[in-house]
Amino acid sequence: MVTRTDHWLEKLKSTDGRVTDARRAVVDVIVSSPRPLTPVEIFDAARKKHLHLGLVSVYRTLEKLEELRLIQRVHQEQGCQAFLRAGVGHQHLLLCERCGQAVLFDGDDLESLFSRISQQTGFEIKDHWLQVSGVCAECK
Amino acid sequence: MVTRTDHWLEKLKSTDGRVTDARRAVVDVIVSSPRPLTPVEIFDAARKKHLHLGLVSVYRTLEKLEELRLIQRVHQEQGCQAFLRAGVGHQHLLLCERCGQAVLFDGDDLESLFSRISQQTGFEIKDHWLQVSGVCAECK
DNA sequence: CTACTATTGATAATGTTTTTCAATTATAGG
DNA sequence: CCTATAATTGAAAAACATTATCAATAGTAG
Ligand SMILES: [Mn+2]
Ligand SMILES: [Mn+2]
Ligand SMILES: [Zn+2]
Ligand SMILES: [Zn+2]
Repeated sequence: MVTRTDHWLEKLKSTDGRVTDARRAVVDVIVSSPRPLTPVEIFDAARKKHLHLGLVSVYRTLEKLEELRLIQRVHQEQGCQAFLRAGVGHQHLLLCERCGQAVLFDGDDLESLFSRISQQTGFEIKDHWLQVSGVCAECK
Repeated sequence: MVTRTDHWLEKLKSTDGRVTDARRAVVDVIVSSPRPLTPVEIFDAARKKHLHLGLVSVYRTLEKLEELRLIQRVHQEQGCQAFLRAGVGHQHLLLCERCGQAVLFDGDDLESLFSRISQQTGFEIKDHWLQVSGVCAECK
């Protein structure tokens, strides 16, 4: 059975990267987390799998994974240094305010909003960024 | 003529705060900036008005102004430590990718999107966050 | 003018991310 | 399997960003 961890490591390998214990541990932690994690959180969790992992390697792996678009940075009030697996295609993030659980959704249609803003401001709209928060079914 | 700077300083005063040269300088810089600024950028600009301003006072003033909801933190790819005057009521941000100019717009209607997401995920939607970027009329 | 207390800036402390570097290790090719 | 090569590692130091401490200063009410 090919896990998502394996898939990510393959992606790394196919871009001149190597598969190491440090990376395996970091990827494993991110892949199996239902919520965004900070570098230190990832470090603490991954150290249980790879004892003398360095925090530097977490940062370096995050950088690689972000380049490969396998993870995304999550912006929150308390700070913006948390990372989460990336969605496929065009998706946005829905976060539970209580437990932090993240869900990716798609199918937003903002075109009419954008064309109106474009007319009013003279801007040519290139990109957008939407994040929704609330309380998940379990936390309600 | 009552400037926006004066208005902000009055707000500060009315919540047990004092009007000082340091604050006047910081507020002036933010109020007259068309784009989000980082603490250090604010520091550099404000120092021209108040020579021996300390960077600490910039941080402290930012904290106060954020509490009073006169400014908002702006999240961007390159980092999330930039601040901008806050909008009135429910508004969202439109940023120019070239010059950084910020425009606040309102009148987004995301209710139907939210009710659909809510049904699909079981979440109770509480809040959302939308930011749009593009190229402004001058930069086109 | 005075008393009171919020605010200041210098300094130190803390926290986060990046750089440097020599040692180690994954991997391709023989 | 062995070897050469270059990517990766972790320790340590450096760089950067933010926050806490504290004695001196200055805004404000009265
Ligand atoms: Mn979208
Ligand atoms: Mn809205
Ligand atoms: Zn929850
Ligand atoms: Zn522009």
